[in-house]
Amino acid sequence: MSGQSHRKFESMDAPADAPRSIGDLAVATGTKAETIRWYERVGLLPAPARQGRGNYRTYGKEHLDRLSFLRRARDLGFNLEQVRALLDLADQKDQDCAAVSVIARAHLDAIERKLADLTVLREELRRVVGQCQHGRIDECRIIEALAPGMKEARQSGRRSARRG
Amino acid sequence: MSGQSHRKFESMDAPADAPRSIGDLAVATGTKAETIRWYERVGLLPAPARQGRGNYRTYGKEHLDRLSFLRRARDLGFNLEQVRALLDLADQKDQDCAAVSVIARAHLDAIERKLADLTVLREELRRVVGQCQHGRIDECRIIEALAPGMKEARQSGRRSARRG
DNA sequence: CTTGACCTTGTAGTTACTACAGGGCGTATC
DNA sequence: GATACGCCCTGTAGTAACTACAAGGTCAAG
Ligand SMILES: [Zn+2]
Ligand SMILES: [Zn+2]
Ligand SMILES: [Zn+2]
Ligand SMILES: [Zn+2]
Repeated sequence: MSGQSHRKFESMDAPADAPRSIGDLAVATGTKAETIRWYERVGLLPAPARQGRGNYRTYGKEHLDRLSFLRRARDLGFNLEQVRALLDLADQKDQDCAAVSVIARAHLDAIERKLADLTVLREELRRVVGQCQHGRIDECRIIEALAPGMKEARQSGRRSARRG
Repeated sequence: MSGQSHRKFESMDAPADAPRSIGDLAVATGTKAETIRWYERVGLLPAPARQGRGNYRTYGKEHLDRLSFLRRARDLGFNLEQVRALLDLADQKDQDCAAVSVIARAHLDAIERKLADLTVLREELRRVVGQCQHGRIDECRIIEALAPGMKEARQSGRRSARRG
């Protein structure tokens, strides 16, 4: 599973929570080393010890767990502000989980709004794309649909929202 | 419709293609003045004449048309690289519109992929959110779902794509 | 001793804008 | 005339979440 040969923190019995290099952690979590360092810089991962002669970062199981949590939350589309809040909450084990639920539901709502927006957009685009008859550009319905009033305004004054 | 009183390029008969200030163009297209200047800087809008004493930009109908086209394309989700290509194509009136169609279809495909991804995400999030029983955080199913292996690995090794 | 994989730091680039800061111009009002 | 107000100008920096170098240090193997 993990690297052999000349990897730094390779212990022979490999107790699964043995110290890891940043490269090991990267492989284990599917995260680039640069991203892991960046998470550290912005305070999402605690700075690990530096043990080797070469000032290398040395990670333990707590880092692996925290980074795995972070990445899974990112995969679910939570932004880093939300992830930060979730990580903080996950540490307060005896608190009520209401705040967790609030964050997750807010994110779900946002996704549903985005889905609704995209669905509208898809229909509009399908209509536009479907009208192209593949002729000259000055007769192309796609271009016409984008140029309201360049020949004649064909559509009523609709106006979509764009990020807001 | 447009400004009265002390607006700069206000003509009394207002022939609809009269020169406009950047503010007029902003109102007419629902674009902030800063954004219009930025489109100029990155070459999406031609630099207009500067006629007034105050070095102010003076726009004509061609700018209004081009900016309207641009904004409508943006509202449909085309990115600026695509908009740039579409604007270039729209000027070549006697060419075949195949390239236009290619761009539009590629964008539609991208939207459909995004929709598919988001739909999967929504289902996953709904499942996660729906399992929270509102108790203590160390029993919360949302936190558990985010922390694979922190107690026990519950899910099989799936891995989503994220921007790629 | 050299090679090569790995690590370190720091900086700049990506997308499509948005938000100032600091100042000029033109009209209206006191 | 002085002041206020609204619009315009340039230029810089910030946003989200990384990614891509550049320039160099360390370590084990051949
Ligand atoms: Zn992932
Ligand atoms: Zn066509
Ligand atoms: Zn719009
Ligand atoms: Zn819960």
